[in-house]
Amino acid sequence: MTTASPAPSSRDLPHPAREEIRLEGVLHALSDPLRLRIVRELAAEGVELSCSYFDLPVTKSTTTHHFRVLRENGVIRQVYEGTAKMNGLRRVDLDALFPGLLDSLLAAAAHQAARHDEP
Amino acid sequence: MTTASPAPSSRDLPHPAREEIRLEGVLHALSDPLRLRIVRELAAEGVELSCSYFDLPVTKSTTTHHFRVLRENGVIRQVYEGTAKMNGLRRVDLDALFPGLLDSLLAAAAHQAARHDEP
DNA sequence: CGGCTCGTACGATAGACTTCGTAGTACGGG
DNA sequence: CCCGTACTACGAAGTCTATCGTACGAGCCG
Repeated sequence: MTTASPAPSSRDLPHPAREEIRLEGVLHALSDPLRLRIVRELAAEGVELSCSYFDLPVTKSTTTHHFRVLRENGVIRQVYEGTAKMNGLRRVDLDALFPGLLDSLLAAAAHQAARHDEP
Repeated sequence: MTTASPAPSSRDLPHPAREEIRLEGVLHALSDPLRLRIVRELAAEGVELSCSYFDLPVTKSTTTHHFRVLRENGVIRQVYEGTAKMNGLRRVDLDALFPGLLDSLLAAAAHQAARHDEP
C-alpha cells in the first residue's frame, strides 16, 4: 500500500512545542533584518521553501545559523526532504498563541519596506 | 501670563524622529523580558510614569540602560520633570508607522502572561 | 546652605550574537 | 560505486549586550 508514511529519514530536527514558544523569542528572532526577510518571503510564497531558495548575502554557514534561530524560537518548521531542507512558517501555532500578531508584523514589515527599501 | 512654556530644563534627550523608527529596532527593544514588562506597564497605565515607578529586579544603572534602549529605538519618549524622568509610550508614532502592531504585541504579551506568569 | 533623592556616566566583566572557514554527513544520480 | 549537491558541526574571531559598582550632576525640601 502506498502508505503516506512520511519517510522519517531519521533526521529529525528539534522544534519547540507550541506552548513552549515565547513571545520574547519570536521578537528576538525577527529583530534581525536577514531573518525578517526570510520570514517575509516565506509568508509571501505561502509554501515550504528550501534553504537554497533564498539568495542571502552571507555564507551558507551563516544561513544555517539564521534558519536555526528561527526554528528554535518557534517561527518556522524545518523538515528534511531528500537532500533539501524545507522551511515553512508555523502560522497555525503562532496564530493560536498570538492571534493577529504575525499578520501585524508582516504588514508592518511590508509597510516599512514600501517606505524605505523599495522605490 | 502663565505660559505653558514646557520649562525646557535644558536637559533634552535625543529621540529618533518618527520616520527613523525601524521595525527591527522596535522588535529588538521588546525582545527583552524586562523591557517588554516596562512597555506593558506603560500601556496599562496609559500615562507617563517615572523611572522609579517600576520596581525592577536590577540595579538603577541597568534600569537606565533599558530605558535608553527603549527610547533610542523609538518605543518610548522620555522627558525630564524636575528630578524625575517621565516615560511615555510613543503610541501615536508607532500606530502611524505600524498600524495595529502595538496592540497585537500587547495582546500577545498579555496572552502569554495569562498562560505562564500569572496563576 | 546641606543633605536627600533621582537619575547619569563611565569602566569593567561575563556572556551572547554574528560571521566565517573548514571539514564532514546524508541523499540522489550516473 | 563514486561524485556532486545540500546542509551541518565545530571552532574561532570580533562585536554587541546585560549587568554591576562607584562616582557624579540636578533638582527639591527642611
